[in-house]
Amino acid sequence: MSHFVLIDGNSVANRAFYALPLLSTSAGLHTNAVLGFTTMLLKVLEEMKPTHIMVAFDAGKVVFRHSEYAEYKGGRSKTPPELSEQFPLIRELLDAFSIKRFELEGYEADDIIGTLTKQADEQAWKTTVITGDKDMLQLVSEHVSVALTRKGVSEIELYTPQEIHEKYGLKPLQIIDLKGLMGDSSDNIPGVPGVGEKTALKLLHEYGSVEQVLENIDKVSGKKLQENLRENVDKANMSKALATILREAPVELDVQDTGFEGYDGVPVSEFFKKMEFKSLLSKIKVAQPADGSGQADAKPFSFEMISEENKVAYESKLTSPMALYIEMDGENYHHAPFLGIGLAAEDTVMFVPWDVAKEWKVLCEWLADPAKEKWVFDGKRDTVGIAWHDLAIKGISFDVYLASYLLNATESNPTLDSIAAQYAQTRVLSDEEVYGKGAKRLVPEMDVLSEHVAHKAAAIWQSVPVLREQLAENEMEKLLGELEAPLSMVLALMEKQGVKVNSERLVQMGEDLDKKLAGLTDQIYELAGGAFNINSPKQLGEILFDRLSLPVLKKTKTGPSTSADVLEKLAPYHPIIDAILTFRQLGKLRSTYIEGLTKEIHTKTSKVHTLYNQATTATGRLSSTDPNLQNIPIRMEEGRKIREAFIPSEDGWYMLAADYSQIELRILAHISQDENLIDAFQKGMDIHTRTAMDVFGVSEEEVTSLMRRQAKAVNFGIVYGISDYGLSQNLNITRKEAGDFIERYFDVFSGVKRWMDEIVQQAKADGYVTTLLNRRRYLPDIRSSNFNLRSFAERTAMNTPIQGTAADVIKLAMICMQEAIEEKGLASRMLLQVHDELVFEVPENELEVMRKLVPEVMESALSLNVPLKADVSDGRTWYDAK
DNA sequence: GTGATCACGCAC
DNA sequence: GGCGTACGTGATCACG
Repeated sequence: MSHFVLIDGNSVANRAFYALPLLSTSAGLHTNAVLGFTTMLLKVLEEMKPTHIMVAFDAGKVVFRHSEYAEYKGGRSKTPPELSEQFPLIRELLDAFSIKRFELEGYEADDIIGTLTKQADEQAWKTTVITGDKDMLQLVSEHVSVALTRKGVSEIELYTPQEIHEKYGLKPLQIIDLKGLMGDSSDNIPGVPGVGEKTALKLLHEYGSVEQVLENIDKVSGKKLQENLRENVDKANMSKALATILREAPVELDVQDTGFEGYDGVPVSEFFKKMEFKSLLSKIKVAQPADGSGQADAKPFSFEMISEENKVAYESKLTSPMALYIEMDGENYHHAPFLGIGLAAEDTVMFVPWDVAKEWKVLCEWLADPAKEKWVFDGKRDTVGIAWHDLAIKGISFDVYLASYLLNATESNPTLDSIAAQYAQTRVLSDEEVYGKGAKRLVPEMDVLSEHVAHKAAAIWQSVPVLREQLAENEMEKLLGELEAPLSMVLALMEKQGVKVNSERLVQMGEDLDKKLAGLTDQIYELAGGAFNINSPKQLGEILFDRLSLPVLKKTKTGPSTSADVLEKLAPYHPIIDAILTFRQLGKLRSTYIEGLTKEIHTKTSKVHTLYNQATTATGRLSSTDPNLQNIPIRMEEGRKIREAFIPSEDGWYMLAADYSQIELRILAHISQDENLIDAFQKGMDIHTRTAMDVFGVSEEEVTSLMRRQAKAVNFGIVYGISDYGLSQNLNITRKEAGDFIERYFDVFSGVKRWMDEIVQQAKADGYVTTLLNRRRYLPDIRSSNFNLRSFAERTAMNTPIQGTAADVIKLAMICMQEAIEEKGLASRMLLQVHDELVFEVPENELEVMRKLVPEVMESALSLNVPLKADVSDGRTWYDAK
């Protein structure tokens, strides 16, 4: 039987481009859209076994719809050059596969496909359209299916009339009416204001078409909705016209000419070599039979449901390695109830409900056996979660969560459904699809739940080999195996251990704050001449700028700014300002740190158990949530007092804190090789004073405190990727003055300047930058023609190697530190990491050892050409460890 | 009521 | 038009 496949070339290329990191060949040729397109194509050839295939592209500038609606496509940003340059490569790809491609001056790919499917339909050909554009669903008919690419391009979702009916309750042609009512911002189709998908579907279920809806406006429920429809009759009609795909384009192509009988492996592998698609090369068969005889279709998904009764029969299936996924009800694994366990290997997929799992001795022993290799998604979550059930997991040998983060750190917090879509054949539903979200979240019935979890385990199993291959290509195996993976187990211990909080102390501080805030509130109302919500920037703005007529110094999108830096400048004008600043400061302490922290104290342990996120930041730093223990106040004394509430969990113990001194500037000295900066650190000088001496050309004694403060700001700016504007804001000086400072800095530290220029050039060539340990960050905007986007990417190119390497270093130190504690049999425990600081709780008899050991380990974590320095201190509370 | 977004402020 | 990386809170607004 014949099967005609039509591919919407522009749509698929676009999807691929935005879904994949901006890969490039060693020659600097961008290839991510080509790679995505190829992956999709191979999948289609294998799964659909087309006898006829064709790819349609947009052509020419004048799209016939323009004459009807001038703004059509106005909302679309111009195709980035990084993508445009890949279209010729995609054409080359299709030629290598001997696949026909087609374009028609003045017409979009949609219209060509619309016309061809009509022809195919008339001849009753089985036809499938591949696209990322939902509009195309209108082409679906008895003979024509539409396959939509999902998140990325590796997954496709097939729509027949049945599926459209199930999903929308509509006939395929009504998709046009749907768009007519709800519009489509990506195509700049306006639709009717206030009508989204929900409303549009409701109206269509009732009336059937845009025309019918408009004829029956009076019967429509909802006053506002009626009004919107009445006022936008023209818009609705025009939107419908815009969404309608032309099916009568002057296409001169005989479907019979698109015959496909498999591809020749030789030109294809030539092309792959040119593109440096190493992992795809192995998949190419030299002769590919078109009918797919002998090659069975992918097996339908199935899994075993384990119960009390049948579990014994599956004991032998607990093999090594095996994929493991623990399903929990909720994000916070310190509290989340367990629902069940999914397990998968080559020919087994199982789901074990938690009630069964926890009583299944053989499974629990398998989990705790370090010799049984487990492949997981977020092993820290599994490890900590199961520890709360007094069980253990050992032998985690691959974590797809961490691997996926390393491959693309910009897509923060990878989810298993997106990993599966990128690296596996099994489709995994997002948790939101299964559970619903927000208030409507609900644990589904067992049949839905078990299948979902089974899919997760299967997807982990399938992803591991692909991820391993890609890590190897990027030379990141060590970064994962020797840094991130071991670190995740150290973090697991720290999170489970938790930090003891003195809640009485917090309550007492809260009461003090309440009193002070009440007094300030009265004072502010008095000065303002009436009560208002001081916490509302809007209301505050009205008081300050309308009623009190203070000058507006800065504006936000929504009105005059009331931020602290503005208020400080307004302070001389009116006594209310100081009161507001104090109110803000104390209010922040009360809401975020007293109340916020108190909410997070675990009832069983009286401790806070934070969640360290190891896959969130673009630079490689950790982040901390629930509570965030990485932004506890320290700069202002009132806030710093919060730290008094963080205490050791054992009587008589101490808190010990150690922080790296100037780690980022030391790293800059190392990677830039700037002689002056290296000299400063080797002599052990105060770096800001030294900077002031060099920039202002004075001796050490002549450096005033203002000079040092300014030099310090310049150093910060250097680390963050400097701009004259940013520095001027920070120092409250003019842009010109800031520019002069920077120029003088670069005169003295010319090695830094050289490195900054080089790293930007390198980023432009590669499309990414790396840290010392080969962590990678892609910078898709580095060659953008938009000045802002490009400047931002350039600053990022300068900042990420510095900040990211600092993150690498402290992560190494943490692993070494935990090893040292275990090796020496110390009772001390690592509790917190705050980017350049580690906090421990230490029994009195280990104080001396730890005071020496911690800085030693931190300073020797990585050897640079300047020394690393760590300062240590201790006390009864975190506050006292200063 | 719920959810998303904004302004603001805290840390390194 | 703008210095890097995070997260949490309260206000506000759109939505149902």
